[in-house]
Amino acid sequence: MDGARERITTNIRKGVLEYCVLALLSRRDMYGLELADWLAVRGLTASEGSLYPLLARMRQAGTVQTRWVAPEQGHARRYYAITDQGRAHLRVFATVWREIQPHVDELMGEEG
Amino acid sequence: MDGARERITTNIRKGVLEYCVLALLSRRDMYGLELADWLAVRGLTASEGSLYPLLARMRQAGTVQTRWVAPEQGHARRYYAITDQGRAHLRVFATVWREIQPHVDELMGEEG
DNA sequence: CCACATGTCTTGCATAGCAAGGTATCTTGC
DNA sequence: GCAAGATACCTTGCTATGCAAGACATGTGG
Repeated sequence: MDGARERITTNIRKGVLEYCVLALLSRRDMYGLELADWLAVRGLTASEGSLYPLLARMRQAGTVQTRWVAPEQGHARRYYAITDQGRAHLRVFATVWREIQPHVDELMGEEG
Repeated sequence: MDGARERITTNIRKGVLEYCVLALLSRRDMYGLELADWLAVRGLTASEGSLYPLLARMRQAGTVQTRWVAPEQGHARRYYAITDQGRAHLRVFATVWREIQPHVDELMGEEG
């Protein structure tokens, strides 16, 4: 067996990871590892190695903004919040997703 | 407005195009432009510039095989057919898709 | 004070869509 | 015949992005 399954999963994630992050942040602010864990459990990302560079890009693009929070116990954390621009991008993604996903679903529906 | 929508669409396609092709070929053999038209109409690809290199890779990977067909009228066409290996990859994709797609759907369901 | 967990981030690589451009062959109209 | 356009195939070069691996810093517990 080659790494076919990993390659497949990786490529699907390329299209959706950024907008899953935006959707999560539209519910509530979260910090890096918290996002990483939530996403990893659901198979939406593999490690922080993809998430932190993505978050940095998003911050630069202006779809998220951040603040440091120092809890009374434990490590200082950088919390991420979605911006208005981020919400706009998320709406565009949701539209595109609803256009493409049914076609893929239909094609895969005949499988298995 | 930047090219946000195009970037989003392009990245979703990166994950699914190859397996939409396999799913189509599991129905019947098709030739290059025929595949390109079918996929373009449904927003699954933008031009032959992505399809032909993909088909070449797939041929090399052994998930499809090809034969030339010269019709009585018109151009000679290279027809693509799915192989057993292609069918196996398609099944793996369908499984992964069914794992990931519901999570994305749920996250996007709250959008607009 | 040493080991481990928790947090953030970087480096370098491999992959794949696509715009643009190229070539050849077949049909149609004059 | 011959020019123009449709049909069919393919290539080059660019860019974007997930990720393995690793680095670093700080807090916690024995």
